[in-house]
Amino acid sequence: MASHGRSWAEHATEQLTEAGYRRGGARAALIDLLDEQHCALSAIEIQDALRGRDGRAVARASVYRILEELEALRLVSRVEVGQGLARFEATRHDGHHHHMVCDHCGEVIPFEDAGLERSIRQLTRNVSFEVAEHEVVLHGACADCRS
Amino acid sequence: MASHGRSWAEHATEQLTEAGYRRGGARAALIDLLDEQHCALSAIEIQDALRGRDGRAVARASVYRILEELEALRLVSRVEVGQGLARFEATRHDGHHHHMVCDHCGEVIPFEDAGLERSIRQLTRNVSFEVAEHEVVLHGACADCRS
DNA sequence: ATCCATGCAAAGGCTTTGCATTCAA
DNA sequence: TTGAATGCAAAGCCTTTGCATGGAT
Repeated sequence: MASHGRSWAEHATEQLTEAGYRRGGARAALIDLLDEQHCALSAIEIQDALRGRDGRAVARASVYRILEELEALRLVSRVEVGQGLARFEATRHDGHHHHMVCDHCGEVIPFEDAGLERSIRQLTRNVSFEVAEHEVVLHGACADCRS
Repeated sequence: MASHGRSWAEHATEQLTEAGYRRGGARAALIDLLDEQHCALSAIEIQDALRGRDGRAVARASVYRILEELEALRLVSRVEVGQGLARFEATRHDGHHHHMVCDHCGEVIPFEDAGLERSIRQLTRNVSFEVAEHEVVLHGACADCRS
């Protein structure tokens, strides 16, 4: 997922430094993990992934605290797809996407659509509300479950 | 909110009967309450509203159970706007809308946009996913908080 | 040496579950 | 009379908070 020139992880680390945060092993590991993902993970999935990765066990509270910091800097986006838990993913300028949630198996599938973005951008200009972020969630049945 | 001919409440009650449910005071009160709303309420707001309304105290568990039944019959839509709680509203064909959430004061404001609906309807046809419902949430600052 | 970053455990808040009671059919 | 609808209380789960420890500067 790290691509051209500066990866999201590098960018995030830089932003954190500028914002006055010190370095930390847990945060660095979490950032690297998010940088490799192509879709949103829940806090628990993040904790499990980090434990399985390099044995770096990160406390649950730390996961939430770090995600909170990253979200405040707009480096991470919180995705609410229901199911009673929050998901998080790296905020990228390219590859901006939304999510489809299978109400049967719970799978979360990313998708992008230019027309949709256009509509949102346009309506955003006509509301007495300062829109900072938007989120679209499609509920239904995935290809596997509908058959 | 009850309008032309059959109100949502009447429709919902009928559907429940057809589905084999018996009548119940708590459910009837909850349905009447939802029928009067113009935007989504949380379970706790529903419970409080019912208590303040006609003294009809409905147990928290019953609120969730009834909402679950109504959602299963697609009579109620669950709205996830973050903040760690779910909101519910009557599913209506007219007046279909989405929500803007003020991240400062927490207010939830409904809005509708034909262009947006069109985009969603269209993209819905091009995915290998059976879309049953969609939800759009705009995050940002409301008119009061941005000033 | 300072003070943030992190871990651990306890507390919180929303939601669900189990069981007894009430009420519709 | 039978079984669903409801209330109450306890349990569950995700998330947040408090405090002590470890680590970066």
